[in-house]
Amino acid sequence: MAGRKDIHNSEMPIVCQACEARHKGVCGALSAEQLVRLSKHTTKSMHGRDVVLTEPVSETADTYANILSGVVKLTKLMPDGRQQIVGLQFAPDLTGRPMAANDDVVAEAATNVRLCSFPKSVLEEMLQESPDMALRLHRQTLAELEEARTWLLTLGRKSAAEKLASFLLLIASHLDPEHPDGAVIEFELPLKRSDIADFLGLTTETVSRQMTNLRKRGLLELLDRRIISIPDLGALRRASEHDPARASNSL
Amino acid sequence: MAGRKDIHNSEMPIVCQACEARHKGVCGALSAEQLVRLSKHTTKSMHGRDVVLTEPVSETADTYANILSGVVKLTKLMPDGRQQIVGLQFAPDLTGRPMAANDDVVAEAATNVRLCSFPKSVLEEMLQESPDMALRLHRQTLAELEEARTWLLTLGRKSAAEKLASFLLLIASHLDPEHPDGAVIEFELPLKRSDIADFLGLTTETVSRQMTNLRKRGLLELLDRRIISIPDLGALRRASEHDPARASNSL
DNA sequence: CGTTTTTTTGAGCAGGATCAAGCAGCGTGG
DNA sequence: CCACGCTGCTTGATCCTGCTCAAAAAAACG
Repeated sequence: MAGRKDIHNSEMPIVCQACEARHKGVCGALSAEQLVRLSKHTTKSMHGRDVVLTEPVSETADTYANILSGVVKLTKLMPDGRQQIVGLQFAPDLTGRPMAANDDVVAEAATNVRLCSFPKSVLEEMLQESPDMALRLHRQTLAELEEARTWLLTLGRKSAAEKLASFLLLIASHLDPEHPDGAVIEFELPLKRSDIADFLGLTTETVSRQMTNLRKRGLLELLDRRIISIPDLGALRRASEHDPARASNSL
Repeated sequence: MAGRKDIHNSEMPIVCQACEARHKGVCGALSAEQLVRLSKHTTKSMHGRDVVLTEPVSETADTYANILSGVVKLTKLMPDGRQQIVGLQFAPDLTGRPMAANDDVVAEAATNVRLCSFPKSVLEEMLQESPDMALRLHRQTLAELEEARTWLLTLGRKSAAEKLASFLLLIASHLDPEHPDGAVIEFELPLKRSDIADFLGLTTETVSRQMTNLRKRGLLELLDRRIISIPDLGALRRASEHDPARASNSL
């Protein structure tokens, strides 16, 4: 039994055995042989909060990376210092944009982040071989596009309170995708207030005020500054697209 | 000579011969044989302003389509009627999102639009055969993602005047991609004021006011309500990321 | 503990929304 | 041909949400 197991395991690189990216991530499309080949060039790494993971344009670091744990924020910034977070990435997303032309976006660790990185060239080679992997990549890109567009609606048309509610729903849905609307959900915010502000197109002051606003309306509880509990996801969802202030005739 | 030409043309479907999508669009990846096969199921159509081209989710219309001319707007809307344009598509973009899961976006003709449509199944079959076509599609998706993220910065962090300047730049760059910064550029706006407002997260009144604002600052001229002339694209670009009101120390 | 960073709270201001007219272009029908 | 209604655009007056500026409280860190 042990023997058989050894043989089985020998087909799969040790580094990949417990990796989430092998199931839901892009690596899931690879054969055992391909995984071995890829793993030869693989390095795992850990990065602290606010570490820059990829520079814009230049792409000096010639690597892609799977996110093993933690949250990565993608930010754009203007010459005068204003900045906007344009996307968040969670495990097991792939960071580094294969085939992207010029994405002037900076990727930073929002929390502590563990990465599994490998050279561009190796991954691109595998993409040639495996249409399935290319498809997974395309799907991730489409999912990111869909999220970005949802966020356009949020930034363009929602009030501050609705924005914050939308943000909390986004985080909750990523940290616990299958969570039922009914049950209480509790989690740690992966972003600090100023990051949330940069994500919502607000100031930290407004984020703080709206946080107490939602708390007073009974939509959430603050156990710690960072740890929140949401008693009713459905109610929060309603709050994310309905502003009591401008509550007109819409039922 | 005529004979030779006939043979040559017979390799390529007549409907495709003058089509822009064959060069810059996804069809450019197809062989003559594939073009013939695709063209068998192809129908060209014309749609007037504000016609809905695709319903959300349902995707009842089981077709994709290349845009031959005109501008298509992609809008999201909220239960209470607020709406946001989350993307614009120009020739020779492909509309209909192959492989997209659930994109609750409505595609409407912003101007008169000419389409070249074909059944989903045929295109998806071709995608299997032609990795090059799949790659082109992926690149279009990445380009749309990049645009969406640029727009997140615009919606989240720019003033009304900067937003309008950004919009005009976007239109100009799509209608005349290679236009030099120095030369005067003149074009017809493909969107009416209320559409521009929905694209910028503003009201029509504010769009109108900012239009006169930019005009008074000499950044544009209004020949007709719809036809504008921009004397200096560079100046407009500067105005798109620098607000004179909050002009601080940033040189 | 002192120092720095993060978060909250308060007072006043302003950019853009809202509400309300007025105007210009345009197709329709008398 | 012009009165009429319709839609799209502009302009004005007023209001309110979220920003700015300022300061203090609460954590985080060495």
